[in-house]
Amino acid sequence: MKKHDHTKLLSDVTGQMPADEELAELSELFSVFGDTTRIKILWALFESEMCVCAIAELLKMTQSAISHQLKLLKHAKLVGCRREGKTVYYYLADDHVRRIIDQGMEHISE
Amino acid sequence: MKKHDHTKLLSDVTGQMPADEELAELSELFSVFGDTTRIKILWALFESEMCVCAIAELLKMTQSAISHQLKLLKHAKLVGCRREGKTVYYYLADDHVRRIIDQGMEHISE
DNA sequence: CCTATATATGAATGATTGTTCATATGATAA
DNA sequence: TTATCATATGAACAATCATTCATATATAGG
Repeated sequence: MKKHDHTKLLSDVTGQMPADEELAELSELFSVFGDTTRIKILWALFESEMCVCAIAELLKMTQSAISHQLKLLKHAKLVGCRREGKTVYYYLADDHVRRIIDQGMEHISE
Repeated sequence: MKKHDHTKLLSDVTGQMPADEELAELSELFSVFGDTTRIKILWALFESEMCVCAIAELLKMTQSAISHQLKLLKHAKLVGCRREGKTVYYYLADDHVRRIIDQGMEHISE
């Protein structure tokens, strides 16, 4: 008996797929959401902008750990920051963050 | 000079945060989207349900690798499957998958 | 029964990643 | 300047994870 064939299906699907580079960017973005610490940071920023040491205190984690994660979040353009004297305040970059997290919450609460 | 104080802010924010368990579930969900192979599989299933070997052929990866990833996707309830003789067809579980990926795409294309 | 095809799975491995620790930079006040 | 607070960063380590390989299960046909 012949092997399973799906050349027709494959050519259809291939045409619809974005470039590898774009898909890699997309999965990298979701990776940033894929960590409890970062999710907590984002959720905290829903309420208001916060300085690094406040976030560290809130999550009961070291300032260093938070700083490293904020760097990732900033690189992914999910947060922005502004300096005021010694302290640096971080805030949500835009509404996509809320919407993405909302959709995620909808999925797990079923 | 005194140390920076933010007890007021912290109590406000703490009240709004979901339970740790829920946030862990959420980050686990996004972790599943945080891999190029799995994103490609989901995107392929946008078009139509597909059997394991068709997906493997499409992504030019081994059947084993795809099968392992499908297991993760199924566990996260992002895909479902049905058996028809020897072949098993996988399909998107619901519309949240599309919406989450759409929001992600919107964010990176700016 | 035996063979072939399709899929699943456990163990091993190499790569990635989150946190810690030590330290560096930046900013303010005395 | 010196001291202190706030933040950033590089290196190291432990833990997690995606793929491969070998093998097991499942279904169909002869």
